[in-house]
Amino acid sequence: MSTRKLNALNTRKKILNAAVELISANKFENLTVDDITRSANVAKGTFYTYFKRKEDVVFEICRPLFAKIEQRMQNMTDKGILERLCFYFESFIEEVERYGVNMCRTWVKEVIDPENAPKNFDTQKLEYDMTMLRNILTTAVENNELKQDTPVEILVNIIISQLYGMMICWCMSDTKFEPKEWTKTFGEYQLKPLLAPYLADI
Amino acid sequence: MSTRKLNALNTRKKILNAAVELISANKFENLTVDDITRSANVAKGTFYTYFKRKEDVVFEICRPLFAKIEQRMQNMTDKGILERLCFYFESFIEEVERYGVNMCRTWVKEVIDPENAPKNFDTQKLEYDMTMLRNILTTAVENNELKQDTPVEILVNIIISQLYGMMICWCMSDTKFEPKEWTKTFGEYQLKPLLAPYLADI
Amino acid sequence: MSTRKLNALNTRKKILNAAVELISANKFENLTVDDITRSANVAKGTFYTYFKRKEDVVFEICRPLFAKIEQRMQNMTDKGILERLCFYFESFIEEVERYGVNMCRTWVKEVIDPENAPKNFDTQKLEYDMTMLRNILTTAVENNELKQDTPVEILVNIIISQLYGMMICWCMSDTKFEPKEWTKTFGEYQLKPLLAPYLADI
Amino acid sequence: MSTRKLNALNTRKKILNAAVELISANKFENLTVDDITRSANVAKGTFYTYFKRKEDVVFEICRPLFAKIEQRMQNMTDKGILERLCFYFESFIEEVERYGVNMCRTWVKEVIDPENAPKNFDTQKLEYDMTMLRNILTTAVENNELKQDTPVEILVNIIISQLYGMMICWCMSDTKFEPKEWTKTFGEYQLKPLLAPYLADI
DNA sequence: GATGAATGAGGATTCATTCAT
DNA sequence: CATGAATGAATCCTCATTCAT
Repeated sequence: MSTRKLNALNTRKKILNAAVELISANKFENLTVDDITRSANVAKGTFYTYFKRKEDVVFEICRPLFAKIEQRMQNMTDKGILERLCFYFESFIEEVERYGVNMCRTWVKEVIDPENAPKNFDTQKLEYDMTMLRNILTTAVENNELKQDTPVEILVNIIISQLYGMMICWCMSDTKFEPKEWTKTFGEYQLKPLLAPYLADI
Repeated sequence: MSTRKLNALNTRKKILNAAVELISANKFENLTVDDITRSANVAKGTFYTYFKRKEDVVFEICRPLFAKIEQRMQNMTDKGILERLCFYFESFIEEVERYGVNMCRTWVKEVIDPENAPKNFDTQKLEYDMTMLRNILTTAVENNELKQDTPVEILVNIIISQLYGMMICWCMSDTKFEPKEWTKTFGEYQLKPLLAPYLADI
Repeated sequence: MSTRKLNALNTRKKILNAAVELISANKFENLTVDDITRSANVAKGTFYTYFKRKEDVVFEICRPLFAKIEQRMQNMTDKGILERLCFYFESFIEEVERYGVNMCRTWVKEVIDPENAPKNFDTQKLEYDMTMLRNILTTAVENNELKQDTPVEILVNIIISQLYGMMICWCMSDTKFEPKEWTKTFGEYQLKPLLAPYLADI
Repeated sequence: MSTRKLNALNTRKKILNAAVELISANKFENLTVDDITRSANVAKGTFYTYFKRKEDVVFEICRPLFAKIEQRMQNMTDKGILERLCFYFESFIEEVERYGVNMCRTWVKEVIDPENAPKNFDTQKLEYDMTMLRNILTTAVENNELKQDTPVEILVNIIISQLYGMMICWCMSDTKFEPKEWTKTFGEYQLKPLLAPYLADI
């Protein structure tokens, strides 16, 4: 890779890092491009060399984070359905917590804005996550881990809203609600009884 | 009540109604005080006779809505715990849906902003809702509807994040995710297995 | 006087007192009619029963204060010119200090604004004060206390700018510059040498 | 210096010039940022590229003006104390008059506002000017131009309030009180008798 | 690619003042 | 006289984005 290309990549990373730092630290409502570039030690205009709109930076920060979850799921093909779902849940929460509650808030704010939709694919995150869950469950049905009459769509709905619900509860409280603690009980109290009727008898 | 007082009340209502209409109709990000007052047919300054900050209007719209749920719960004391929880869930969703998805988005945006916290009590909504749920469950334990070893706190967490999760899924999709439809299956598929282990034997 | 008239006078006084208190306490830039009426426990509109413009209140507060100086001078006709001038100076400063430095600041701000001129006579305060000083000196010349060739106009200028200058220095510092302390040395160090050449030989 | 930097400097100057012009011309109370930028032919936001707050522009206008006085004093080291003080006084008044009475009013308004204090050093102008005067007098004492027992602090107070007093008298009258005329007599009638007792015998 | 000066739309909020009750 | 709801002008300042260098 050329030096120029490498420099460019580095500049991009500096901006992204600065944004992460600022958002994590404290800025929720009023993070400006100026804040970011000043903190990244680059000129204001440089931001627009790498990002079309100010908002995109949040998605760029979160993209690799979500990609990691998918990757991790690859290594779980040999595990049981319950374990796989728990792992998905835990991975998700772990990644969401990585950058702190303010990043989560910022992301939520972007993601619920329908105006953002046409401009970037992340607003289809919900659908994407649902598809992922659906795949896990469908595969389990096909493998006869779950019964043929498993109400996949309904279970997807339940699990996905549980997942997103925890994020919101976290955003709304940031002290009372500890997602990490939460997930520990999820499998036992929520997932097990939910799937119990559909687990194939062995 | 004097005519003046009545007029004042009416003006306030006009502003609130205009805001509801505008938010419901389309405005998510960029609803301005100007829009509201123009639509309400009052002077711009009049807005500030009734509301301290632009943001307060959302909370004022939602306050009676949330109050209604509490009221409704009073009439359910003779019903079983499962029924009561379902009813709470349905009431909640029904009220949230009343003003449409954009109101829900606006509310979420306010409620996740920690800066809003000190200024109004609605940001403790989460805690308030959890307390309500906790009461319902605790009463059931005391009534021996639920076993003594029911993990109340965990169930509260599960149910509350389910509730809020549905709101977010709705905000993120507004076509795919129909909360009303959703709630119909909630009792059967989610709540029943969740509580099953703790229902007292009769 | 009728009860009504008395009540009215009382209301007026309440407003004036509230304004004095607020200005003295802290408000310099942003004292509003609302602040005043709320503090005076009357309705906002009541303010305008007694004062045409918000600004007038400062002048109304200061008017009696300045009137007192004139009155006091009446009792000094038997004193020598140096003593009379010192007394004038001291009275002036004493009154100016009565309501504190913020009142002084407020008054200065009004008084240097030429837009205020046509609306009220206090902006001719400078001319009025100069006339007063001129009278004191002219009388002294007529009495042969001062020589016939005393440059009255020049002395008036010197003394009046000294007087106003101290007010400004006070406004600009409010800790370093203590007008009261100041006046003690005024007679000895400033006034005596200034008049010395013109004092009639006896 | 790069063309860009030069352009920027020019833009700043355009804004400053426009402000001077508008203030000098007529605006006292209601000069807006809009007025300034429109008159300077730049966008409104450009103002804030160069000045943090609207108020700062007055101080920026006056800064070089006050700096000049200090510079000029350097060339007076060989003159006598009376002459030096007269020169200081005249320079001061000359600079103050340069931009007209409305600039002086605007400056006074800023300078007496204690809220402005923390934000910029000009509000310590009084102290700064007093230090300057004190230096002039102290040097004279050290040079044996003035007697050892000269009450320096008192003289500083007298002279500085004279100086500022003239500014206020000017602001309050703008026709009656001509600072320039005034200063001509200052040395003869005010300063000479004031210092006379302390001039060292030669 | 990087810069940073210039843009200007955009929106919240304040408050003196009026006037019908 | 007292009230206080209604007014709406008045203005500040922010900030994402562009573009010439």
